Amino acid sequence: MDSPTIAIVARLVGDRWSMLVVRDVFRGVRRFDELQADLGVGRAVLADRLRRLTAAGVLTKAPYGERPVRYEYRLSQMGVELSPVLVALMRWGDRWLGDGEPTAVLVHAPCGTEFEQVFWCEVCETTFGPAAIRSAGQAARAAQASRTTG
Amino acid sequence: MDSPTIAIVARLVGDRWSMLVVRDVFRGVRRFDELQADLGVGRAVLADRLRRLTAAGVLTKAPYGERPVRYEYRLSQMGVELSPVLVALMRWGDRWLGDGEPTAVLVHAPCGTEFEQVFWCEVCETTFGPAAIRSAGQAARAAQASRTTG
DNA sequence: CGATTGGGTTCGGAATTGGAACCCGGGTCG
DNA sequence: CGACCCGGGTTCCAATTCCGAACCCAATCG
Repeated sequence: MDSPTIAIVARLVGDRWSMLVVRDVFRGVRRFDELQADLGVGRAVLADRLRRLTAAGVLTKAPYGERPVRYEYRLSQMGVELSPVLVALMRWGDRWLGDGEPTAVLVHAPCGTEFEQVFWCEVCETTFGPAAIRSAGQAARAAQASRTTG
Repeated sequence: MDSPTIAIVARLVGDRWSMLVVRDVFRGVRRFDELQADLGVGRAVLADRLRRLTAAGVLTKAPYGERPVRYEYRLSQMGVELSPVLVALMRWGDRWLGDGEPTAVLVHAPCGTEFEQVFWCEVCETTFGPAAIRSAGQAARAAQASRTTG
């Protein structure tokens, strides 16, 4: 095993709800009840996920309102940087499992147009897709030839 | 939930193992026992995940060997296109949960250099990060609030 | 005062997980 | 020809985790 990292990730977001919670917060759904209603998850599970994601540093719990102090959840920097994962997941889902309408329309803030998610090679100054990826470790290995079904 | 898409995705990848299985296959670990040893997952669970991923069309089961017909799992086109998700997940994990050494070094096949995963705006002809993302819905969120709940 | 809202906790049953053992069709060794 | 491995699973069980429903609490509204 190269590193436990992705396994930790799997532990963190590898359950039915964590990713959805993060996505919702990303979309602006920040309050417990909103989340609960939107996701349809049990309150106990939601509370647990929020706790875990907060403890892990993905979310932050911020008070809002005065007298009855209420809390809302926001993405930390760490959480914001999960967005490539979310975007990739949404795109993939829309492409392969979609019912036609996309899950969410995301745009480039400055200009308001939809954007793409790509791999970018600085040396070649070009964008490219999954097909042009190679694992550096695999390089020597003759194969790589039949990474796809072929 | 705006569309069932992401929920299906969550079902598919929202568990501890599916993603890891896909990652391993992506890395070239294709055989049942290899996967089992590498992941440390229970055989029953692994068998189930492979079955599900295959049924979902992410993996394909290909025979290899002659006399004792054995099978190996490969990524279908659909599976290959999950790579942005995997890459994003690895990058994020390496950055935020990493123990220093990256999970895997991925390079741009034609030139062999490491690449980045970015968002690309065709209009602006620029790459950008998570901070510049906006949900198209967010701006008009109040207006569409009733639509999304209904 | 009683109802309502936000934000949870508790509880018991259902589903998943993980580990170990077992099965099965082919080899291969001796 | 029998004993023993190997890949690729399945079965069984205990332990964990999940989930829905019900309950709790503090504050605010009417």
